[in-house]
Amino acid sequence: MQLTPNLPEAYQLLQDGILAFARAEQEGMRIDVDYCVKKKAHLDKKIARLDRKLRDTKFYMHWTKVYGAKANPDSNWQLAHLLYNVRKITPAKLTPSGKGATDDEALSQIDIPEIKWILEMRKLKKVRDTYLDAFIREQVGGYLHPFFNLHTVKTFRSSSERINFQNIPKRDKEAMEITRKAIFPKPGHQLLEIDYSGVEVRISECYHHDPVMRKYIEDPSSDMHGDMACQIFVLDKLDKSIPSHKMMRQAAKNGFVFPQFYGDYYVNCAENIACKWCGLPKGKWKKGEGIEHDGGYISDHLIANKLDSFDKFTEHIKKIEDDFWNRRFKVYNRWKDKWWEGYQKNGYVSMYTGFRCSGIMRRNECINIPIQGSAFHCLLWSFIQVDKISREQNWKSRLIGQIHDAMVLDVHPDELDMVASTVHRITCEDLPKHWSWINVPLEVEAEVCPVDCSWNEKVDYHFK
DNA sequence: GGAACTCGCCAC
DNA sequence: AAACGTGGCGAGTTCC
Repeated sequence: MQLTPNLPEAYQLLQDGILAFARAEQEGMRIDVDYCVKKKAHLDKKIARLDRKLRDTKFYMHWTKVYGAKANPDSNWQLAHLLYNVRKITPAKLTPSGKGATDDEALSQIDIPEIKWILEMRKLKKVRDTYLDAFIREQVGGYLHPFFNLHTVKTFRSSSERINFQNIPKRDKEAMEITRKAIFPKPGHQLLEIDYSGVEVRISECYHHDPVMRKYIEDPSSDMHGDMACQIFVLDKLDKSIPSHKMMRQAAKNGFVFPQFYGDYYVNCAENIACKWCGLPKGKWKKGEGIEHDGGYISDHLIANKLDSFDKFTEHIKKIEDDFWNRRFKVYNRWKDKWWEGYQKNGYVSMYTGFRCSGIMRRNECINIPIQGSAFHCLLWSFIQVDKISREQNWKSRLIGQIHDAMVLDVHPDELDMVASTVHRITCEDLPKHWSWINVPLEVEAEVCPVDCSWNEKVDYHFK
């Protein structure tokens, strides 16, 4: 079961990778410092307004009565004490150390207007302090030079710091706009981002060789997340033009399929899907609850299909989990058991890319490490080749960053199509030739910003 | 006054 | 049998 580690090859990959990353770091990315300063001042005002509004309430008067001059709306410790000890509210969830949680999920369930303002302030402060502040602090002559590390992660993925280029907001529209409007290409250039689609899922197939997974990867008319959405929400077929169906597919993907691949189990998945994605409560369900669906509500649909309570839904997800691993992906499931056995016997796991990981691991870790690592190494190898060619051929375009399965380039407009097709060839053709263990097709998607426009202006790029 | 910790939150 | 994988970073708090 175990692969043979190839440490010289692994070493060489890191060695070449570090040098390619160093060149991207040196290149840097342009940043609009004036914009950051202005936007920061704007956020300061917004936050100050919320802060004044909060301090002017009975809720906060009470806070100062308890804490005096030390009262601080940023202190979650104080907030937890006030809510869960003084006011005796039952916390909706606990932190890992067993105290009442004060995160977004827990606080959203408390019906006090001041709490909503605190959450709003948190969001604005996150953008201001973690991103805009860091952009201003770390820039040199209007350029950011984020570092990309290859020595910090136990799966042999990369990390990034000063600034962390790998966690700039993308899901929250407002946060995305504010932060990405600061990042620009060099004058006259444009930003191009090319990412591998579903690369971890594809690379996982190289380890477990599950035929059903293989079909999902190879057959463009198949849709794993859509199939799971139908099973979870008891639908005959998915119609992507219906908004609630689109949400259901998202819920299946992010609330079931991915968590299951990372080693989560049905209890968490059921709660996630029912409460977070559908807006349904924990107990018995009534008609007219949760998000809208089919002219009515999601609870109407689920009740009509005999799922009339959270507990019944959890049992339903349990059956789906059982079906997922023991019927649909049974070969993958057997591989997980064998892989875990192999680790327990040998004390290490190896990757196709030559790396050996040893040390104490939990089951999920030991299974996820080789997949996460070698999926990243696909990007790393491609990054190294693109860097090499860009220098050999004297491109005006350069690599400037990387986000696990995506590379970001600063491109001269005259070279856009040439660069994109070169990257396409390297990522999808050269790589599988270089590593013969890649027995699945690889695909990339690209997005490009207009000339002199910020990273917020990305539009789909179609390969010529 | 700094190190180490917890908590929360951003990304893949 | 066990129960979500990998990071960085800011603010608050605690410890020395």
